[in-house]
Amino acid sequence: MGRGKIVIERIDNSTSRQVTFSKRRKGLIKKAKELAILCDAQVGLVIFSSTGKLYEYASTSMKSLIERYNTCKEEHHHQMNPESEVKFWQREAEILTQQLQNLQENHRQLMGEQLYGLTVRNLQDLENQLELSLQGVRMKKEQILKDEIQELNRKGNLIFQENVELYKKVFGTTDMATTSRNAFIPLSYGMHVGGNPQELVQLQLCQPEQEVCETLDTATK
Amino acid sequence: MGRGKIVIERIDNSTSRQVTFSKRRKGLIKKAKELAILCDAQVGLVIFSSTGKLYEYASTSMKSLIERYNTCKEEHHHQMNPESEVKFWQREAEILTQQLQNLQENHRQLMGEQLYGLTVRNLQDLENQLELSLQGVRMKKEQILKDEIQELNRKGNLIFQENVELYKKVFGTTDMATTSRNAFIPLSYGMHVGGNPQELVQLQLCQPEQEVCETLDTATK
DNA sequence: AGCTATTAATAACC
DNA sequence: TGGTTATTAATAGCT
Repeated sequence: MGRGKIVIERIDNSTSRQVTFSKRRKGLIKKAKELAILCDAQVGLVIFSSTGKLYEYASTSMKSLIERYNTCKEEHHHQMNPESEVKFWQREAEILTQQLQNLQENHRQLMGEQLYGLTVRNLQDLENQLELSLQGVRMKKEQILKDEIQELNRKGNLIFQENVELYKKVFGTTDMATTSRNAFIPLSYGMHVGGNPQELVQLQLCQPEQEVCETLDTATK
Repeated sequence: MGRGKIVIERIDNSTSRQVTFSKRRKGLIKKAKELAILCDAQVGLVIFSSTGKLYEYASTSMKSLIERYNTCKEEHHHQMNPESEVKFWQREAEILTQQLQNLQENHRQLMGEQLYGLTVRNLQDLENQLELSLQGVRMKKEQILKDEIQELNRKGNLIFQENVELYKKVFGTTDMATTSRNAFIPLSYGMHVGGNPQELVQLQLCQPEQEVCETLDTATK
C-alpha cells in the first residue's frame, strides 16, 4: 500500500522508522476510532514509541477501559500493595531473564559456540543464516568502501584539475602529460582521469578484504 | 476501500455491524502488530464489542503495558512504600532490560541487520566473527555427518558379517564375493569393506552440503 | 511536511 | 462465518 511492497520487520534506518511510526500511528488511531464508532465498541489503544513517548486513544476513558479490562481478566493486582508489587517485579524479572537466556543461547550459536545438541538440520539452517549475514555485512562494507573510493576520486580529480590550471599559469601550456602525472600520487590507487571508475572499484573489491581495508585506512590517514 | 464509500457512523443493521466488527477488528489488530514490529514500539489494544466480549492485543504483555501507562500518567508517581524490595526488583528489571537491549542489537548485527552506523572496522570484525562462526558450525555438522557415516559403516559391516555367516550355513562355502556384494546396498554410500573410511568421508564432505544432507536424510529414513 | 504510484483493506455480495 | 472482487483508503518512497 505504498510505492513498493515491504516486509513487516523492524526498520533499520532510524529516520525512516520514525517517519513510518508517525504515519502508521495516525492511521492506527484513525482505524481504532472508526471501529468504535461504526460498531459501537469500546476501544483503548496505548502506543509507546521506541524512544519511550506515549500515545493513546480511548473511545471512552482510558481509566474505565483499563478497569473494565482488569475486571474482565479478574486480575486486580494493580492495586499497589507492596506485596503484589514485589510479585509483579519478580515476575517481570523472571520473564526478562527467560528472554535473556533464550537470546543468549541463540547468540552463542550465532557465534559458533554451544552447538551441542543441534541436529544436522539445525546446523544447516544456522549455516545458511550465517552465510546470509555475511553477505549482508560484506555488501554493507563494500558499499562504504565504494563510497569512499568515489569520494577520493572526486577529490583527486579536483586536485588534478587544479594542477592543470596551475601548470598553465606557470608554463603557459597544457602539455604536462609526463611531469604532472608522475607527481599525481592518487593515480596509483586507481584515479579515473578519463578512465572508468566502476572498473577500478570492481578491481579493488576483488582483492582480499583485509588488504583493501588497510590500504584504504592508510590512504585515508 | 470497499465496493462503495461509507460514512463513519454507527451501523444500524446489527448483522452488518457484527460482520464489520469482525473484519475491522482483525484489520486493526494486524495494523497494531505491524506498527509494533516495524517501528519497534510497544502497543497495547483492548476492544470490547457492543455485546461485551473482550478482544485484545499487546506487543509485550498487557500487564506491563498498563503498568507503564499508569507510571507515565501519574506524573508524581510517589513511592507507595519505600519498600526496598520493590526498588530492588525494579532495578533488577532495569538491568535485565538494558542487557536485553544490548544483546538484541548485537544479535541483529549478527543476523546481518541493523548495520547502519557501523564503520568499516566494525563490519570487518563482524565479518571475521561470522566466518569463524560459520567454520565452527560447519565443523560441527561435518562431525555429525562423519559420525553417522561411521555408524552406518559399523552397522553395514555387522550385516555383511551376518550375511557371510548365513551364506556359509546355506552353501557351506565362504565364496560369496560377487553375489553378496551386489546385494549389499550400503556399499554405494561408501561402506569400507576393506576400504579406507576417512577417504570416503572426505569425499562426501567435499560435495555441496545440501545434497549430502538430503542424501543422508534419505539414507537414514 | 506534502505528493502519487502502489499496495492493502474492506464493503457488498455470495 | 468464510470467500470473492470492485473500490476506496493507507502508505512507501520521494522531494
